Amino acid sequence: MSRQAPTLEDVAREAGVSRATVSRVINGVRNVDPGIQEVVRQAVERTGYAPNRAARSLVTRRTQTVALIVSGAGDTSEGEQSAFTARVFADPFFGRVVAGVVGYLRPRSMHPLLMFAESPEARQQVLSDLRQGSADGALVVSTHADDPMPALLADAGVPAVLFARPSRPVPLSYVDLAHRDGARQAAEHLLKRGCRRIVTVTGPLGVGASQDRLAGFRDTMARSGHPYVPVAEGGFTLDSGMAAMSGLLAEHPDVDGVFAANDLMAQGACQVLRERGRRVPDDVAVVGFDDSSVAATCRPALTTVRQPVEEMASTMAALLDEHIQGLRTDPTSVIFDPELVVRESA
Amino acid sequence: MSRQAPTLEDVAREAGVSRATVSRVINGVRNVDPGIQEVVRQAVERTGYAPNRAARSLVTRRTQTVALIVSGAGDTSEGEQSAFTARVFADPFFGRVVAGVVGYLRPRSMHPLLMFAESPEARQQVLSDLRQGSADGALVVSTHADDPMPALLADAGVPAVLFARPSRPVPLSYVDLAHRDGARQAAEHLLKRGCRRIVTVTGPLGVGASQDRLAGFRDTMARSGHPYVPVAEGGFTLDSGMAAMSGLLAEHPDVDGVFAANDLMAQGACQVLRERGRRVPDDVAVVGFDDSSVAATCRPALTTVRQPVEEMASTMAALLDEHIQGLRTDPTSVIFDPELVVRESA
DNA sequence: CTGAAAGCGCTAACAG
DNA sequence: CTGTTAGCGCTTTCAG
Repeated sequence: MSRQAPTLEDVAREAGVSRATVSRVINGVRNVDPGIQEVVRQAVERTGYAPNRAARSLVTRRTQTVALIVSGAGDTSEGEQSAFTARVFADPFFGRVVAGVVGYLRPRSMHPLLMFAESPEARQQVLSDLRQGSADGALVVSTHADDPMPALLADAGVPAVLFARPSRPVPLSYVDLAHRDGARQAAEHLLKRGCRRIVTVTGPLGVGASQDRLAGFRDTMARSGHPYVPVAEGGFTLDSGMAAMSGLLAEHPDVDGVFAANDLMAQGACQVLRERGRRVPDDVAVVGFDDSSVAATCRPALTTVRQPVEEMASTMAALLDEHIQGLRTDPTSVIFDPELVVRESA
Repeated sequence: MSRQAPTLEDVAREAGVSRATVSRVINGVRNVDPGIQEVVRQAVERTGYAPNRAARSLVTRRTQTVALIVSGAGDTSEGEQSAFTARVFADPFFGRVVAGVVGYLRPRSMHPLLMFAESPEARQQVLSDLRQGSADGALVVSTHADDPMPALLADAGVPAVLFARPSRPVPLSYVDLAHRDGARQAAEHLLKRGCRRIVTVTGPLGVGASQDRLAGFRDTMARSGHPYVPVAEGGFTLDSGMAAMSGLLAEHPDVDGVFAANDLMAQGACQVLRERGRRVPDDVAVVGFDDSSVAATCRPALTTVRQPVEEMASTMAALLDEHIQGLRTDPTSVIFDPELVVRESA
């Protein structure tokens, strides 16, 4: 980045061949004499050549970059970007998404470009950036069920894949989890354990996953003769889990089982229960959701429903790649199966 | 992204002017007749033109993108990228960094390109990507004091700015906090409160900030006649904070003050203390560090030393921008002042 | 199997 | 104030 970077021309001169040949060697195109290939490789080495991305992009029409869009609902006012960002990252879930995405992209020397779409202005920005060719496609993680971003992307013809099914049909591929099935497993585990006075702490009900987990849980409970399940809504945070549990405990002091819609809230519930003199799992069994990193490390270790976030995220990236390359044209969906992980809390 | 995107040529034809003129209007260069300006603007509107980023980059030699490098020590084995990523994002600190960075970049229509440098291979990848011109410069957040990435970047001549002073001198600008001073404030607050049996939970001692906070705390304590302060090392996580506090409590049951090197650990300490029947702050006062989002929301609300992470991060981005634009050539450093925020825990 | 030549879409002198 | 003219560095036909 200091002195003038060597170009293909320089390497070609050094190797005594044409630019085209050097280009072929670098891009691994066959039909190049092995001897010349070696000569070129050495010339590249000597000159310290690195292909210029912009020039390459200009002709290939590909940036080797995908946008990772973190998208909120339409009502966040401008200027709250900072708070929005902080909130998103506070959830261990997002880190796992990034890990999965990078796991797929990196071996292919692609990178995620971070974008936030928490307001109408921000969404237009994102759209405009994408149409300028800042990225070859977009991976969208929405924090709300009624996020307008997916539809905007679809209308703009930008290749995009979503994490989680959009609330309204949008012609885009997505990956998701069988949330209801996961909630069913949690309910069955609690029931099998002998719990009879079961309550649940849901995630924010504006999120599809929260709704599905609650629905799946209620269904299973109802089928087992428990038509009524006390519910408290949380916000997927530790504190909200504590608050929700406090409320439930006040109204139902005899509770003996809790299903929390994510691990952070389950952890919060455990803490409140212990503060109020309940032993977990002896007096009250607690089941979480996600199997995030805290689940295994907190005390007591959380029994939870595993969501393979990393795998889902890397699949999301793989799908996008297929769309970008034109290998896949019609939207598809890949639904992952949750799995109960039994530890100490239930 | 579906049909052929319109080019400058198309807009020029539509407006009945030359490409150059359109370019001038779009880039806001003066010396263009207001009337023509309007005509061009309309032509842009009609054609739905969006400048091609690759083409522009090729000539301006600028991508409007900066790499946000999360960098670990040299010993992480390949394949652990996923765990590394998850760990990094689990810390609320990182979200604040991103928020600050984006806060600076977005108004300038720039974006952060996420890169991880947790192994030697990954570092070479990052370096190679940067030399290809994937980004105009790099913002580096290291998880360890002896991170080799800064030096590699400096050697490669890549414009870069660091978050936190590197352990060995590297000719790069950086932003940092006066950690020792923050720790001093924490110590003074505890002492002023009347605490006499004070312990501290440090961050991982491989991190410069942890070392500085510990040193500053010890210094102040020593000057106040407390030559010995029991120490337990934590890992900046809630669990590690709980574990550290448990250990300290076992050996020093009469503790009446705790300084934890970040809020997460302070929160963990509070929980352990309450579980063991200590009231916070009545029996034991607890001071955290960072003033991250949990500090205000957890119970009891944490008295803590505020680190203005967002501001530091956006300053870091601003410095990088100056370096990229050539407005600044020599490395500089900006040190921020911490500030004690008194809430409930101490 | 290799080279010559034609752009990709844009900016930036340089004339006028 | 506007148009003409060169490229930026690379890939990719198309000849040979």
